[in-house]
Amino acid sequence: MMPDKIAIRAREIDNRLSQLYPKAKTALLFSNPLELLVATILSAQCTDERVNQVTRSLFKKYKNAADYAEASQSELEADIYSTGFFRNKAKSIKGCCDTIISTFGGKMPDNLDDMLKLPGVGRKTANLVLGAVYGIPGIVADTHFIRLSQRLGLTKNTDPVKIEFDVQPLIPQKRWSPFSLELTLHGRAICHARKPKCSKCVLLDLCPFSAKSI
DNA sequence: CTCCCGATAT
DNA sequence: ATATCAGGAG
Repeated sequence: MMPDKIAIRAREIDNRLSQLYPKAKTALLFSNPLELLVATILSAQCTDERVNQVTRSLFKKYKNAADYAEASQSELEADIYSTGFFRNKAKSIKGCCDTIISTFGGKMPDNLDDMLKLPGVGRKTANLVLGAVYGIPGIVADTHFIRLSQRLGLTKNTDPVKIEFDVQPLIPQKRWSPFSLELTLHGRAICHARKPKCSKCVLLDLCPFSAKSI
């Protein structure tokens, strides 16, 4: 398929999904940039619902970077236990807060390069936080985005960074963040990893994958 | 590539 | 029993 055809299809996909999920916003609950960073770290291989359940009490206990930095590793592990990967996540959160304090003077980094210096923060987490808090455009290549962009024929790559760069030229920069969330929401609601509901999908006629799965 | 890892759906 | 959930590091 010609690249320009893909771009036209990508725009149509964005148009339809933006109608289906109007004013889509992240389901993660937060009231400041640090809280969103923590919630996003916790969301790895875990549902947003469970993350919110954990952060509701977590954010009452830990108000700033120093609170996490000064907490013991084992106590923080216990506080986030049910999100899974609790040792890695506790270490990442504490490491982020250490770096925020020592390297960034207690302020949250507000650009991609600085955000990626935080331990446990990769491009997916960084782009999500930057987009939601600072309005900085970025493709959030999470597990849903990767699966749907592959099924929809927007990329043939499997590497998240390559997928990010494959999709960028297909969508206006202003739409990168909303488009990412649309694919994620559609992945949760319809285009499941295991048993996609192709018959209920508004993208049916645009999707190469649907032809094979019906 | 493997490992980290609990909760839930199938 | 097994796959999957807004991943990242070694």
